[in-house]
Amino acid sequence: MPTFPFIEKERYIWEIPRNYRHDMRVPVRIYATKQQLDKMTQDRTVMQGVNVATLPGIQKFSIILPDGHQGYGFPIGGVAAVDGEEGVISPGGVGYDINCGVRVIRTNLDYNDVKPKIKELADVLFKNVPAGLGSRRRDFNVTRNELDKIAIEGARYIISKFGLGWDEDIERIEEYGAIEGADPSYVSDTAKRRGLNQIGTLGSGNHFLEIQFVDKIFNMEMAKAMGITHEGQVVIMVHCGSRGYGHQVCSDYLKVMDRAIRKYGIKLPDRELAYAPIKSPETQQYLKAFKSAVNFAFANRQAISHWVRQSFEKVFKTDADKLDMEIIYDVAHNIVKPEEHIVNGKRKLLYVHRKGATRSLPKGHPLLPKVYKSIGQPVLIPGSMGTPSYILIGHPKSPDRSFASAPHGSGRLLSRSAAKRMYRGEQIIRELTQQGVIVRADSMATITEEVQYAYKDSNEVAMVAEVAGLAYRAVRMKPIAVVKG
DNA sequence: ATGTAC
Repeated sequence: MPTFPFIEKERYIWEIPRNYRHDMRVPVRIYATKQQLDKMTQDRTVMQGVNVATLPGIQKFSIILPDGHQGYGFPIGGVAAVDGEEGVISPGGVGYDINCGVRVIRTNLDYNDVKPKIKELADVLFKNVPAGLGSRRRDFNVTRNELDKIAIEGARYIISKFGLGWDEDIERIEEYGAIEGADPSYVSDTAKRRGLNQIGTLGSGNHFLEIQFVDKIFNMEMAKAMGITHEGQVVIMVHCGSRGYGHQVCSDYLKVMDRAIRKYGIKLPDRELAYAPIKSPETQQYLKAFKSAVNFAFANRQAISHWVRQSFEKVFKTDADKLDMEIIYDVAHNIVKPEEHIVNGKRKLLYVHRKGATRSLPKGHPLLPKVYKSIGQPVLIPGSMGTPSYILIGHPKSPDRSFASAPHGSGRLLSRSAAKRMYRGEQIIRELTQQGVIVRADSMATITEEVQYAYKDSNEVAMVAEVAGLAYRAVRMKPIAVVKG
């Protein structure tokens, strides 16, 4: 393993200077405890951060967040902002699961209301929201035309055309449920075919649907702004992305980028880091297809929310609005988008890659919806499989420290294959049941791959985010029931 | 992450 010349700038803030390697354009900055940092040096995470620092047009530093681990080309838990004119876009800087993200829906139910019905609720949710690799909906397929509308109008179309949700949901979704500039004519037929019956499905891997209760409130003012009033309050967390549609878009355009690097004679430190200039036709086409997948994912989480509300209505024999089932927020974890940031005292248009990272806007930011203007943006961090999840709130220092970004999860500790070797699914489910967590899963293999011990401690990740000035801890939740793919 | 693969 290479050793890196880390400089400790402040508590939990480390830098590798730009002169570490001749091709770096900016330093690498890592927000982590010493222990988290050591782990990142033991695989390719830090080296991938160094590679990202070579991207043409990259601004300030290549960032790795405390949940950082190695990914395709870029680290997961990585942020890279590039100049909006002279920069480059890399599909690897977003990842295969375009707009993988998280949504939290609140309820006015208490732990004690839900506990007696938890098995029924888990069964109904497992039935109403298809989970697993290749999962499809039988009761809800869209036409090609509708799919293209979904690509352009995202969650808004799911509500306006199919009535799957409430009008006020839109305000509580990043990009108001649809990013501008999508053009599905740049999405392949294969991607579309794969997407036709996957709206409203959960998928596999680390994706999940959980019933959680609020286990700790760190900041009551922030909690109240989100409609969280007391410990024990029940919320629902949905973690999923753009399914086969987005996956196909990524693989299609990785091939396009491979050709582009030859065409433009680009030298890469790692082939997986393939990119093309923002102004190139290749990038412009990728962005139009990518945005279609972003909107597909917003639509997917919107549709799932509808079937979640319907499941609660069935079990509690009450309307979802009487249960106060409002969305708290919906955030993207894998995305690249234009944003204005201050660099060297000047306001600049940048494209910010967030790969396994959450936007983290501080209070007063113009992009915030009215409900969160005075508090800051909710940053949703999933735990899963028995471990706590968090809601953080954007910190005033985050624009300067991380282009307004915060962690997205706990970060892997063990590879999928290592976890499979070390654990057995039945044993994991038994342990969780003993802890009071009900599990409904499509596949035992996924349970072992996603075992809680395969992930870093989310408490440490959230703590670092707060101390390093990325996001404040507001609320912590623990699961009561987990639906897995 | 994903119909585990040019």
